[in-house]
Amino acid sequence: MNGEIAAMLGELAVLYDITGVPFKPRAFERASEAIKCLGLDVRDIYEDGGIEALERIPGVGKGIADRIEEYLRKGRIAELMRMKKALPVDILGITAIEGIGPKTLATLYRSLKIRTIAQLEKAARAGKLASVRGIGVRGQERILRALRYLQRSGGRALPGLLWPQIRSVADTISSWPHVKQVEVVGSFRRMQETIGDIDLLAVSRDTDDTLRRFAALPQVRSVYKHGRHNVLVRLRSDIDADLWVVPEESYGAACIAWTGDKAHNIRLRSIAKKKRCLLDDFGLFKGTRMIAGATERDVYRALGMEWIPPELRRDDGEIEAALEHRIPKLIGYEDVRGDLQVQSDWSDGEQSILKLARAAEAVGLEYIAITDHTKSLTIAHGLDAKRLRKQWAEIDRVQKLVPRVKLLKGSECDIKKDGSLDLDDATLAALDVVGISVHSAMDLPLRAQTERIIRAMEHPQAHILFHPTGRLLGRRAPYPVDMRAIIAAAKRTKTVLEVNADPHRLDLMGEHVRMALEAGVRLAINTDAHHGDQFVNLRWGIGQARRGWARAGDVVNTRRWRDMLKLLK
DNA sequence: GCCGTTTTCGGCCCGACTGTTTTCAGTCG
Repeated sequence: MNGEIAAMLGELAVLYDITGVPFKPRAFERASEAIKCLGLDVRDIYEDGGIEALERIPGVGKGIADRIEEYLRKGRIAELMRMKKALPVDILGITAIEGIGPKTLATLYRSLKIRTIAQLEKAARAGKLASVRGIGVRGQERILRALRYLQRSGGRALPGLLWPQIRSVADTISSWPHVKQVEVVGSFRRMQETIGDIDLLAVSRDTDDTLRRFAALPQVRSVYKHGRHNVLVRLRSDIDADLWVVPEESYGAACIAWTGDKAHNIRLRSIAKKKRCLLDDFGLFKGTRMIAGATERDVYRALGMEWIPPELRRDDGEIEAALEHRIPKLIGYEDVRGDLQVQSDWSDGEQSILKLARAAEAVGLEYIAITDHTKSLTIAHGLDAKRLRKQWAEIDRVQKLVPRVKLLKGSECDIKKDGSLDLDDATLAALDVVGISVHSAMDLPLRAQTERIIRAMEHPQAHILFHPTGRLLGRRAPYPVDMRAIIAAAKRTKTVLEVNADPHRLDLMGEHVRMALEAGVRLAINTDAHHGDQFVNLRWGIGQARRGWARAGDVVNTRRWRDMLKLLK
């Protein structure tokens, strides 16, 4: 429901933009973003609290609340239908193409009757866009390039998969002469689930030299733009990378500007303006005098705020918290001591328990739980109680060989369609760590799916709900489930909720993490590793938890293993 | 249309880049 409503408000924003009316587009855009990121379902909010409750959503006032109510009651918004009649096109699809905004969208329809991405592509291939005012031959090429990119990658990449490459580029830049500092900024620094491009920022004593070297990197396939301060390239891995070189005294202000997000920057710049200052990419200025800019901390301090971790920057309460100096100390990237979801080659993992234990030791983990799948998941060669008991003997054997990593006996126990668990109670009771998860019947209706999962959580031996929504980024949507009810059940049954650190999952999502913590529910951050190389993925789960304002104390596996076990029911 | 350390009217971030622009409109982050 939230997705539909956010989409319609987004369409209205574009349509108002075309009419040229000031400020209204931005208001609809803001409301659309707010609803997209909302942890609760708009329909529930409306049914619980009526139109007044809708107006309490940030960015939603009387006008937009009325439109949401209209949609919830009648299934449509008359104003949107009317406006779309005049411009019956795939508004969000076409404006998602890099370089095409509201005005161009309207021009394309009026001059060439282009309604869909497919029609746009056809026209571009036929060379018809070149004659459209404001596009031209080069614009046509740019659009074709953007279309190819969208089709190949869905437009977004997973930061966890790009990390080795991003790090190698950043390390290379920092090794060059003249370069004093390098930072990966943009959505990557904010630990967003997906990123559209890679933004890099550097300080160099020789800008030209640094930019030339960047353009000549072996990872670079083509150079789009070589300007005086930046170079924009397409990497061989099919993602754009943009390097900006800024003066040292502007580094902090540039970091803030390029890290974003947009809404966060807008708030900061308004706050600066209220202090009769100007904040831009180069510094905070009073008249012509720069009063801050070299570091992020300087800029935030000059605005009367404490420094804000990048993961929180989205204008979702962090600015108010920073003004009142009550930003919590978030869980650190080194704070997780153990991993509570690891699959071995006893089910669908790729490595033996011994190899996993050695890999865990190598990355400094204090403990891991071996949590192979159970028998219902035949495709993964899941374990029954008999094989599980054999596995315990193997775990005991390996424990003697790798004494520095505590090996816990666990299971990723299937939740069956009726909410019962895939192992008998006696076996479950003998395990150290029982994770439960859904791998079948993912298309149950919302109510049935929610009840099924809650029934499983009520089992006295069900310690952790693994990957609670089942989504796979870019491949599978979350199954329909009432997260508010799941979170309430987690509190009631003392079930821990997992933040799965697999770059494809990142499940719970940030907003659900925040809801869970507000409800007093504990988290576990696990890699779901099927290979020892994947323990490093903890970083992505920790980033996700930080986006939900998690502190170390909220996460059970920041404890030593004995203390951690005491927190499981 | 939204919102309040300029609080119920009067503001709303800001600069860079691009194209065909001879002074500006559109897009982006």
